[in-house]
Amino acid sequence: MSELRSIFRIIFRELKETTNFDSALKKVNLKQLSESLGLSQTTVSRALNGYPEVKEATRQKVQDAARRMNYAPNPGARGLATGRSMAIGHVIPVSKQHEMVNPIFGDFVAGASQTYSGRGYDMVLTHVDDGDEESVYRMLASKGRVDGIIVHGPRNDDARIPLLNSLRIPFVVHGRSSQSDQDYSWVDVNNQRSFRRATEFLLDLGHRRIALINGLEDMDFARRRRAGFLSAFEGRAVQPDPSLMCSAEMTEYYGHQETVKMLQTDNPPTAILASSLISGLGVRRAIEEIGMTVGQDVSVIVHDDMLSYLTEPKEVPLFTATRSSVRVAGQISADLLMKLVDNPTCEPEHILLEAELVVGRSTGPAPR
Amino acid sequence: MSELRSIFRIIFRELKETTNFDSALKKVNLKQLSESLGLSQTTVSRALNGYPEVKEATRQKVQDAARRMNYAPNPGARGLATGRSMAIGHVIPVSKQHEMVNPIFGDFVAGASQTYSGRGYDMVLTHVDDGDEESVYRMLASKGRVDGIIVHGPRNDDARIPLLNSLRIPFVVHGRSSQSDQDYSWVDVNNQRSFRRATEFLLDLGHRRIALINGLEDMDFARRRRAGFLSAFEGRAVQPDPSLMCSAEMTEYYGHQETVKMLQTDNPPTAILASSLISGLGVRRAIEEIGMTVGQDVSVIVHDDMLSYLTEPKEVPLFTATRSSVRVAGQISADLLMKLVDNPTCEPEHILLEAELVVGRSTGPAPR
DNA sequence: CAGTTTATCCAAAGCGCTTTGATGATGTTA
DNA sequence: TAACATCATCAAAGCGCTTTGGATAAACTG
Repeated sequence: MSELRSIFRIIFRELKETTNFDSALKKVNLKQLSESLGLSQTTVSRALNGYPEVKEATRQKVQDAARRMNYAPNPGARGLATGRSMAIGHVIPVSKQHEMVNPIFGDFVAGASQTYSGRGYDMVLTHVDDGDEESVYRMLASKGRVDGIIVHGPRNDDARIPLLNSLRIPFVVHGRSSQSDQDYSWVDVNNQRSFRRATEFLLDLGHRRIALINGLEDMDFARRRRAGFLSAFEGRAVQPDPSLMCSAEMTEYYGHQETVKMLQTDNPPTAILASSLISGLGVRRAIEEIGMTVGQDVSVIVHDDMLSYLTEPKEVPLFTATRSSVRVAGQISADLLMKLVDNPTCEPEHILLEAELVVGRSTGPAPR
Repeated sequence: MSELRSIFRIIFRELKETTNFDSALKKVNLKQLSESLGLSQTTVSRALNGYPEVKEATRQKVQDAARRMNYAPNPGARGLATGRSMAIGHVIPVSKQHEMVNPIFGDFVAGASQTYSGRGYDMVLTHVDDGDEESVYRMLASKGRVDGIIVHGPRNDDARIPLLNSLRIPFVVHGRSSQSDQDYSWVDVNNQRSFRRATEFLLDLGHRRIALINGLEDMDFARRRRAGFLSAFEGRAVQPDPSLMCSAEMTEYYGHQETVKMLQTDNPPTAILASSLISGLGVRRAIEEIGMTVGQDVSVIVHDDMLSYLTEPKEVPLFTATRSSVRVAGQISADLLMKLVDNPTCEPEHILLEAELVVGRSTGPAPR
């Protein structure tokens, strides 16, 4: 009896699979599709790709059949024929020393992805160790895998830029590489200005001992932030204290560690500028651990990339912050790259996004 | 004089570019390479792909020339000829309602990427809105774009699983989909057991009012965690309080919000279990804000995915945590998928990773 | 009605690679 | 020396698509 039932089950399952087989699995190619329609491959291809030289009625018939038979062109073959792969490469460097994955990355990519999917592009992701970058870029650029590249995490005088320029493949850098003598397209936040403004804001509140807990300064953005920080002091003719400037990985833990160090000195800072919301969380923890109050005893400003899982309430955020959505940056970078891909002769373009200075509850007048 | 110098500069630059042109830009295909060697395409292809029927001396010559002339096979063409794309698709769902990018994602992908690059595979990333999943998967599966797929963020009874099964394409799910009647390969953390253990640990410490600040429970992992949580109570014949269980997005902000709510009631929890380190940070903030001490007045356990930018010190971590590296999970998932791709007939495999319970400073005996 | 467009459709070439089935060249055996 | 493996190489077919350069029929012109 139970045997019978299990036999039924098997039959049922097979039935189901057969059904699925017809409706979903069966993969047709252009040739089969066109034969089934009694048309040539040419006509079918044109009908599907919106060319004008095919009768509207025919186009309808073709499109219906394509949907019904589950036709989807093979991207490889199409790429071969058109010379375009309809894919964009994102290459993110993974440094062996501190093997941290940039938290920025997820949101940036989500933004870019949105642009791509609207245009029918795919995203090809490659992580690459510091050393073997060249080969990876070559591989990608080898006309065929991708039509364009987005460069993540540029460092000072980054070797990838001349390389990509010489490979003649469209690319957009997210961020900038300081002293590169070559021109290239980039999308960046105005790190210098936003940190200058943030610092000025603190100076205006009467703070003089302001600390900078920066990201690692072999990254370009970190340098610029420091430059902005320093230029604010210079503008006010105030001397910054070098012992209040450090650069560490932007983790909660290091933010905490550096803050503790600084607050335990004889002459602690009254304000701290942190290069990320994450390290800012560590800064706050350290302050509170010591029994001080954020925004009262110590003011804190962070840079907020608006990572989606670190949302701040709209009305009165916890942190006063220089704010700029990295997700939007991803979208914009992708848009720019698409433009370059469509029109490879056009000149490199530079997009400088301004960060807002959003005042939250973590800043107040300097204690006296 | 300065004019002369600038002319020299221009000449020099052009020279440099010309050199680059030869060494980097010039893209050769198999035909050109083989002609320059006086060999047939067949032989060259075989030499490069390690086939035995070519003389070792010839192979050397070919390999040298390939390197020198900067030859790299066109992946599209190769894919056409071999029927394999040497690419793996990662599809991550983006829900329109709460458009949060899963922070897990960056690290998971970094782990997987490591596996791929060792095997010569690329990673094709697609973000897809909840609705149009089917078409995206079909597109990808359309033999050609990718050889296999990794499914992220499975929900309860996820429709993607029967779909992919019927498409007959190898895939691995990161996580599980509860009541799916189909078999499929997955890699998951033993969420149930780890949350059961964590809860038992708290019960052992004398806690009775234990809160669970879970992730959104349309995600499978969140359900399992709750099940583990409840089973620990059941095992000890203790009644859990439903008002102490909530499920929210796993952000710092929501962790804080929920904790504040709970601590302000008449009968607050003495311990809190948080589904992520990020929401755990919010939990801690709330506790300290109220003037209580973590690990003393309120114990906290979090689940720690070991995200690289949320590292905890090795010796005595801040948080007692159920710990399991999502990066390693990425690597393992990719390994499994590679195996399935190489051998499509093999049965679905299930890998259940155990999380360690690491004791840190955030837990202590229940206050009395 | 011949001549010329115009509207539809098609055959075949070609994108760059792998792979099958042959072809010489070389060495081995009877 | 004929017969036969063995080794190293090659020509050509084919993967699935786009696109060029017709071809055919219908419509329009004068």
